[in-house]
Amino acid sequence: MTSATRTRSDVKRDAIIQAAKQAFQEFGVNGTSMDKLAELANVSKRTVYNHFSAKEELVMHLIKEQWQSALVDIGAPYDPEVLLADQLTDLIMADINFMSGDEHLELARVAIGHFFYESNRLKDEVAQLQAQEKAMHKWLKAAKKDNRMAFDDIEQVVEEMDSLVKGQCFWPQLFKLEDPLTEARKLQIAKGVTELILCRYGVNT
Amino acid sequence: MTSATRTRSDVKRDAIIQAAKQAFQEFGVNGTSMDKLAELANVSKRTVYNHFSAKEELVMHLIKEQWQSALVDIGAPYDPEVLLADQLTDLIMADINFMSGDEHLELARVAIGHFFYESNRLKDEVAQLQAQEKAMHKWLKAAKKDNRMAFDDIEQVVEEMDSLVKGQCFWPQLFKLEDPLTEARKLQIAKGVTELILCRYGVNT
DNA sequence: TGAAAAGTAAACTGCGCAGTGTAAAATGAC
DNA sequence: GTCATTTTACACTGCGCAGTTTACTTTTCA
Repeated sequence: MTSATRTRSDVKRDAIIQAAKQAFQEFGVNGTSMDKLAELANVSKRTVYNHFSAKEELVMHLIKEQWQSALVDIGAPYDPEVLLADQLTDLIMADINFMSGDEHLELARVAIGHFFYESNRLKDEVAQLQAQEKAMHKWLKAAKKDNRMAFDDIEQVVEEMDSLVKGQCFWPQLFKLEDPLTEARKLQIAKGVTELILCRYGVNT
Repeated sequence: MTSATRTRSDVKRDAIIQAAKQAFQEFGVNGTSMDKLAELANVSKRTVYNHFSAKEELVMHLIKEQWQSALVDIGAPYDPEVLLADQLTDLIMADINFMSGDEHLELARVAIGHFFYESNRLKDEVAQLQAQEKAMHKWLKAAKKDNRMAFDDIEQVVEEMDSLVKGQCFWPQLFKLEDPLTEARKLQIAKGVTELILCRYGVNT
C-alpha cells in the first residue's frame, strides 16, 4: 500500500503535476493557461493555487522534481577483460536510452522551451543534464591508461561522441521531427558511433 | 545610388524589419509587443500595421526573406587531384561558416523559438535549412566513385558529419551557451571532423 | 459527529497586448 | 503651391490570462 497516495490533497496535487507535465511539454508553458491546466487536471483553479502559489513555481517544481527521476546511473566501469567495442557500445546505449527516454525528452522540452530566450537560466539547466558525461569521462581515462585508446584531448573525444549521439537521438526527438527510436535503431546508432570513435582513437591490439 | 532606398515608405519599412529581426531573435516573438517593436524601429505602431497587416505576417516575412540571404553556395565539387583531407576540411569549413553565421543563427533562433511547439511547421522550416547537405552528398558520392572513400550508407555518413558539426558549432551557439567561434576554433573542429570521418571511411592510398 | 482542512464554482480585478479608428501633420510629386 | 500619400499620436475595443475573492460543499480525522 506504499504506492497509494493517501490523502485527497495528495491525489489532487499529483493530478495537477501530471497535467502540467503533459500540457507544458505539448503546448509550452505560455501555451497553457491556468484555467486550461485546472480543467485538464480535473481540479478547480483555486486548488492549483493552493498547491502552487504561482505558475512559475509550478514550472520550477516540475523541472527540479523531474531531475530526480531523470538521473540514472550509467553503465559499468571500464573492464580490461571485455572487448573494447562491446563496452563502448554498452556505454553509448545507456547514453542513448537516457537521452531519448520520455522522461528526459519531456523535461528538456519544458525547460528549453521555457528558457529559450534566457540563456543564463538555460545554461544552468543544461549543465545539470550533462552530468551523464562523467561516466564517459571516467571510462575513457581508464581505457587510455590501459593503452587501448589514444587521444590528446579527452574533452574533444567526449564532445564528439556527445554530438554524434545527440544529433541522431536527441535533437530530432526533442522537436518531434522523427518517429521515436526503435531498439534496433538505437543499437545501430550505438554501433556506428563506436566504430567511428574506435577507428580514430582505438589502439590496434 | 542603387543602394539608397528612395521613398520614405521604404526607409520606414526597413527600419521595422531591422528592429523585428533584432528584437525577435533576442526576446522571442511572444516577448516582443508591437508597441515595443514600433518604438525600437522609431516608427508609430500604426505604420507597422500599414506595412504588415498582422504580427504573424511580419514573422513569416522575416523568415522567408532571410532564407534568401542565408542560402550560400557551398564549397567546390570533388577534385581527384587534391588531397582528400584538404578538400573535406574545406567543405566542412564552409558548412561551419554557414551554420554558425549570424544570419543563419538569428533566423534559426526566431524560427525555432516561434515554432517550438508546432512540430509540423517546424519540420518545414528545418527542411529548408538542411539544403546545404546536398553539396556534401555530391562530394561523398564522387569520392566513393573515385575509390577514395568506402561506405555502405551515405545517409549515415552525412548524418554523422552533420551531427558533429551541429553539436559543436550550431546548438551551443543557438542557445548562446558558448562564446562565438573564432576562426582558429572553427578550423580545429573542421580538422577534427575530417580526421574522424576519413579514418573511418577513407581508403588508404 | 462535529470541527478543521481542503476543494469547488463562478464572478471579479488588473494587466498586457493585438489590432483599429481618427484627425492632424509631414512629405513628396507636379 | 497644391494635392495625394504616408506617418504620427493617441485613444479605444476586445480578449486572454494570472491571480483573488467569496460563498458554499466535501473530506478527513479525532
